[in-house]
Amino acid sequence: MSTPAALEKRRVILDAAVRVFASQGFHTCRVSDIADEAGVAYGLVYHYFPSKETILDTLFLERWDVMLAAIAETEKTELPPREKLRAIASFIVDSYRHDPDLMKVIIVEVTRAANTFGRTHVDKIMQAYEGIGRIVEQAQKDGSFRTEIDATFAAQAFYGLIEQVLTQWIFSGLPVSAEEFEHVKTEIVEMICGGLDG
Amino acid sequence: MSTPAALEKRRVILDAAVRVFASQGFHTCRVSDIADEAGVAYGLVYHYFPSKETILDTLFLERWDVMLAAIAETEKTELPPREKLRAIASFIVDSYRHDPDLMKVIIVEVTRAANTFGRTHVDKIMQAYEGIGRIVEQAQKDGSFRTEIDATFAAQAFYGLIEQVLTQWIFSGLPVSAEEFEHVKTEIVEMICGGLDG
DNA sequence: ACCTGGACTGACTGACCAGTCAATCAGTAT
DNA sequence: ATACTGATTGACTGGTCAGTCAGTCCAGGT
Repeated sequence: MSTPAALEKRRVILDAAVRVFASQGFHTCRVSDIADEAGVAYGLVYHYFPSKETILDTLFLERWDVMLAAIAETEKTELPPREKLRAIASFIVDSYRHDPDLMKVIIVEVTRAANTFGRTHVDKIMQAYEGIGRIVEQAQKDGSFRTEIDATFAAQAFYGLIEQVLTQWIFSGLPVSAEEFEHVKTEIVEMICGGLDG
Repeated sequence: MSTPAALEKRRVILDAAVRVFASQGFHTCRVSDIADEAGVAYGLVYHYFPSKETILDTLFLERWDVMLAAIAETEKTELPPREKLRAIASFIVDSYRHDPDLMKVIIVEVTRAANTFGRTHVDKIMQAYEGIGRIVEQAQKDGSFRTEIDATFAAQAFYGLIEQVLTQWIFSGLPVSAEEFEHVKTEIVEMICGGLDG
């Protein structure tokens, strides 16, 4: 369990699971599909993980903790509010850019299952909202943002828009160009901060 | 199949399915749960529906068609753009208000899971975006909305925000007050049209 | 009275699959 | 060499569940 070689096998299984979950879905795939994809015996999966669900949990928590750290990091900076939001939007968009399969699994499989699975996930998801909400709240205090809109609500709008964009990409199945990634980051911030009014 | 009594039984099964899907999830529940909830023999479910999935499809299509009609109706009116968006937001929020279980099923099991199912659903979902997009586009043409933001993108933001709000309610499991329903409608429009800038 | 066809029943089947476990293998310490 | 430890294997088990089907019930027609 603790030798480098063993940890590497664990990773191989996790990476294979990402590919399998992304292409077949968590409920539809078999554990043997993961083992096959990883080039590993069926039983070895259970040597490293107590259950199929734990594999999904692990993938989600691993990635989400990185995101929470990125949000916390952004909160600490002295950037203007708009730039803070841009940094977070960038991080999430780039996460998709770097590993679309993993983001697909997290968005499609965890969000959907969040009501059935343990409350841990809902809490984690909430923590992201709260971080964004605090950024908006502070911007309202220093006068950068108007106070008519509830900060928590704004955080929902911001995160909801990003998730919607990723969902769109996921379901379209089309590759996204480098320019489009960058353009969307700008559009997200412009939409949330500037609104539609002419 | 065509007598009034028979159609009513079909409805009883559909309504029971909404409750069961909402509380247990589509993948987790058994067909026997639906039959029990409907107070009907197991086999009768298969008399009216060829498969478990068809029941979910039926529920989704029934409701989504009503929503598409509502969007089309709004498009035709002479209301100012802001009011058109408000009408659509109202319709969706009120759909949740009237039958939260059904909206939960549609959002959690279909909208957010559209990749695993047939392409029909993706098309239907897109049609909603397109309708909203056309409203934004026209508002940009007559100068009510600025043209810096892509209309399709704005439609995504608008729909994404609404879905996010409903998702929040769904996962919280808490009842929502009449005031809150109304307040949210205003906040949605204010957020999308006015933005956060002070 | 009998016939017909749709509504309705629920026991049963066949397939599927998560998770187990007894056995084998490979590295390393003694 | 020997013994120990953890990695690795894959056949097997037990349970679950979607969908089937052989048959009953009933209403309305003849």
